[in-house]
Amino acid sequence: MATNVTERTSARERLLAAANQLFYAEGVHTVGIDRIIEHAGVAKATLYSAFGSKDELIRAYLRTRHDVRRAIMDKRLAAYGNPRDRLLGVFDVLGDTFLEPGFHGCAFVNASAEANPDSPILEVTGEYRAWVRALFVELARDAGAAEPEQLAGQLQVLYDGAGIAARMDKATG
Amino acid sequence: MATNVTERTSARERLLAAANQLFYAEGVHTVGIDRIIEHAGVAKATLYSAFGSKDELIRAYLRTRHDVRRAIMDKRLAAYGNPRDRLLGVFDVLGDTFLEPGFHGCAFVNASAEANPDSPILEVTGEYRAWVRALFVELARDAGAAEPEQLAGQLQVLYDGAGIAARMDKATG
DNA sequence: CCGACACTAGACAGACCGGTCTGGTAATGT
DNA sequence: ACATTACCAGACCGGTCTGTCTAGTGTCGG
Repeated sequence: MATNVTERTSARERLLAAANQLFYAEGVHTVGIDRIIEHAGVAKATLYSAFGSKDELIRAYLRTRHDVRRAIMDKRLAAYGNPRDRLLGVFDVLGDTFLEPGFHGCAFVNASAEANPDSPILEVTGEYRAWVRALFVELARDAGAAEPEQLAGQLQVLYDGAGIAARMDKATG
Repeated sequence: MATNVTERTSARERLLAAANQLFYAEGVHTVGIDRIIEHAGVAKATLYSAFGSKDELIRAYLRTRHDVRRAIMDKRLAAYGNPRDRLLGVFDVLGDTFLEPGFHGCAFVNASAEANPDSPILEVTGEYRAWVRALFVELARDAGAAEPEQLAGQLQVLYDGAGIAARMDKATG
């Protein structure tokens, strides 16, 4: 098939892009399906054949965001020369994301605040948190911390708190 | 009128109690008006004559919660003997609230995550954050901190981060 | 007794929700 | 030439949302 070098973005990708934009900016509960498909220029049936339900679209949106953040973090951290700088560098990366235009807090904190206690969305937010935690543990261990698990927990508190402050106080922290 | 010593709770109070319970546990956006009035045992018209709109009910719910937290904090902090213990005591009080049954994170963080960017709800959540900030500044100053404003900002990051971790990780931090 | 008031019960309106379904179009592989 | 696939446009469904309105009840002070 003569797929161009730059293949036209598929409906699925456009849907994910629209979800990433609207869900993140206004909340997964506030934004309706109609807004998403209108923004993506996609038929409603296409959305439901691709994702099955709104909840699954939300999960896919969060997973995509998770993947992007992980890729950015890995790439940026690789530039640091020693383990200690790499550990502290997490907060450099975090601080830079606060400065991005349209920053609206941690997507996973926001989504979990909107979700019902038994929502399948919490599974994805939990995976993100587990990744952050594991990242801190690994970096703390590499940096020679006496108790990496404990330090990781403390760093995650700083990580979360900085995100909340950045969203609610609009300060750079 | 022979109001008993224990006056029967007014419709307004029952509505606020129901709002406090349902909004906090499940989110202000998820819980509908019908659930509130059913739980309060109150007619819908009474709610709208007392509060005017759902947004105003949400604001009243948050203001009530703010008042309660402020009262608890003031009372508990008064028990500490010196300024430094009083400053650190904020986190003792915070930690105790995490252990209360039905704890579901900071109501103001949650509500602001659900709100539209121009929602009148953000006004009330902002007032709460300003109070927390002012409390930390005052206590830091009394404790003789070199830069009370800066320290207060750092302590608020810990305050927020601990709340997020307590909700999302169900850990006592 | 009477008017004012606070309240209850519930129908109702109008908008919007997530989700399904039909019908049509264009490109594909065989 | 044909079937398949992927997609779009939009009507449609049942349900839920906030908010209004009507009608009736009980309780109070004067």
